[in-house]
Amino acid sequence: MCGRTAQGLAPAQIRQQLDKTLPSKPSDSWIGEEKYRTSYNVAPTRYQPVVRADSKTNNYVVHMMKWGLIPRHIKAMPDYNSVLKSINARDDSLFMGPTGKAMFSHSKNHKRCILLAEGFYEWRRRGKERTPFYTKRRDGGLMLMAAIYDVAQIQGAEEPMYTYATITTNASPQLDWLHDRMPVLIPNHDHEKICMWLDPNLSWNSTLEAMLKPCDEFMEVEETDDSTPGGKSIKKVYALETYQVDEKVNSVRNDSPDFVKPWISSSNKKTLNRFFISKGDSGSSPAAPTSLKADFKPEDHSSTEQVILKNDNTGSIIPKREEAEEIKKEAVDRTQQQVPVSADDAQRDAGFQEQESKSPKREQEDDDDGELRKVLELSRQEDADYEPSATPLETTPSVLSSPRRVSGGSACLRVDSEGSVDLLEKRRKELQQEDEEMKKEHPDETSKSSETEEQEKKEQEELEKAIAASLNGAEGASESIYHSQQSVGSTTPKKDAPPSPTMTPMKRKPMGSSAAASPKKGKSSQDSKITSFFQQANST
DNA sequence: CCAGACGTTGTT
DNA sequence: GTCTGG
DNA sequence: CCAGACGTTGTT
DNA sequence: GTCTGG
Repeated sequence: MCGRTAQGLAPAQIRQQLDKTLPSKPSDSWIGEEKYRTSYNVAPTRYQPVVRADSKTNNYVVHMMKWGLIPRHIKAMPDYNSVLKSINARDDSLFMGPTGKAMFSHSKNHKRCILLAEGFYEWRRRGKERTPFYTKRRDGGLMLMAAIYDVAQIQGAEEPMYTYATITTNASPQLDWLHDRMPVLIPNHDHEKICMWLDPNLSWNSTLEAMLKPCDEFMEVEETDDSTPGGKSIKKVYALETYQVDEKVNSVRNDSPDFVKPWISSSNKKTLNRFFISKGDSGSSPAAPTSLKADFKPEDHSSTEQVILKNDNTGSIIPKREEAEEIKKEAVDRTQQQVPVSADDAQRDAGFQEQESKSPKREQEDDDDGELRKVLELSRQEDADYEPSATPLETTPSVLSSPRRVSGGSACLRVDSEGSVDLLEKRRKELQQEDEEMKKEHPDETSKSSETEEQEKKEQEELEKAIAASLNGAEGASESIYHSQQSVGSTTPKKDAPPSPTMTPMKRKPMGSSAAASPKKGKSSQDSKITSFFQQANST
C-alpha cells in the first residue's frame, strides 16, 4: 500500500505550509533542495522532502530523502527488491512487543521524520482490475505522513545516503473499502505530537506508539440546514477525502496536476447516474460544507466539493435540480478536457506546465462522452421527480457491520503486555471457530455461488461508496462512521484492551510465539535474498 | 560467546 | 546496528 | 506502487 | 514468471 504519493507544491508553498504546521519555524535550510521536483506521481526510489530534527542546529530541517529505507549498517548498495520492500514499515513492526524487531530500532528511537506529501494514491483491486484513487486532506493542507529514516554509508558512494520509509497501519473505517492498509498520519494541528514524533532524543515510548493508528481526525464544517431555512449548524466530517483519478497515473512516466483531480470513469457513469436519479426522497437533503473551520482556507487549495459541485456558499452540497444538469455536464467536461477549475489550480497548472514543458504531451482523453451524454439525457427525462439522495450510502453501513468483517483482527498487536499475543491468538481461534460453525449450520451461505453473489453485492456497494466519495469527498464516508460509532483503529495504549468487534480483517499473523506454531512456507529463495540484503553490508 | 535474522504487499 | 536463539 | 523489458555473437 | 526502471 501507499506506494505512490503526490507533492505538487512549490518550495515556497511548502515552507509556508510548514510555518503553519510546525511548533517552531523550521530553519530555512532545505537540504538537497535542488533535488526537489514537484510531482503528482511520486514513486518509490524517488527523492521527496521530509522534515526531521537537526540536533546540531536544534531546529527542524527539510531534507530530500530517497524513498526506500536502507538501514545504516548496510555497506553495499542493496539489491532492488530489498529496497522496494522497505518503502513501508508496518506499525506493528515498530512495536516493542514480545517480538521486538531489530531492523528499525535505531530509526524508531532516534530517526523519526515526516514526509511532506499532499496526498497518496491507492489502487483499488477488484480481481485483476486496478483502479487508482487519490486521498488527500479535506482542508487541502499538507499530509503529514509518519516516517522513519536512516543514513547509510554505501561503498563507492561519496555522499551518505538518506532514505526513508513511511509507516503503515490498518485502514480507517472510512477507507477500508479501498484497501486494508493506510499510512500513519499525524494531525496537522497537533503541535505536541509533531514535536514528539520529531524529537530525536525521545526514545520509543507508549505515547509515540499510540500515534500509530489509522487517521481518526475529523474536522468541523458549517452546513446550512434546509429544514430550518437560514439555520446553520456545525458538522464533523472525516479529515480525508478520496476519489477516483485518471488511470494515466499508473505509469510513473506520466505526471500531471490532473492526477489529483476527481475522474469519473465511463464504467462508473452508469452507477453515477443512479445517484442523480435516486427517487423517493424527502426534502431533507444533507448540506454542504461551506467553510472550513480549520486554518486552511478552502481557496488555498482546490477543494473537491467546490470543484465538482460548484459550491456557491449558499449551502447545499446536493444540487438543486437545475443545478444537477450543470454539475453532470461539468463532470463530463472535466473528464473530457480537464479544465482547471479554480484560479489557484490554474496557477499551479501553469507552473507545472512550465516546469514540464519539454515532457511529451499526453494523448487527449478518448472518453466516450457521447455515451455519457446519452445517459444524462436519459436521466433528464426520468428525472422529472428528481430529488437529491439524502444519503446514497444508506445501504452501505451493512458493509461495515457485516459479520465477515469481524473475523480476525490485529489491533491488540500494538499492545505490548505479556500475553497479548495469546489473547490475540485466542480471539482469532474463537473467530475461526465461529466461521467453522457458520459453515456447518448454513452450508448454503458459504457455498461458492452465494459467496460470489455476496462478494459481488459487496463490491457493488463499495463501488457506490467510491463514487459517492468521488462526488462528495468524504461526505459519504463520514456518514458511515455515524452508524458505526466505534473508531476501528483507535486502540488505546491500555495493555489489556480486548479486540474490538469492529476490527478490520487480520491480514497478517503476529510474529513470534504464535508464528512459530505454524510451519513456515518454503521461501528459501527469498530468505537468501533477504540474507544477501543484510550480508552485503558486513561482507565489506 | 557467535550466528543468523532483520521487510512489505498481494495472492486466495 | 541490534535483537533472538542456541 | 505499476509498466515494461526480458537475448547473444560477431562485426564495424 | 521475474526482474528493473521510474
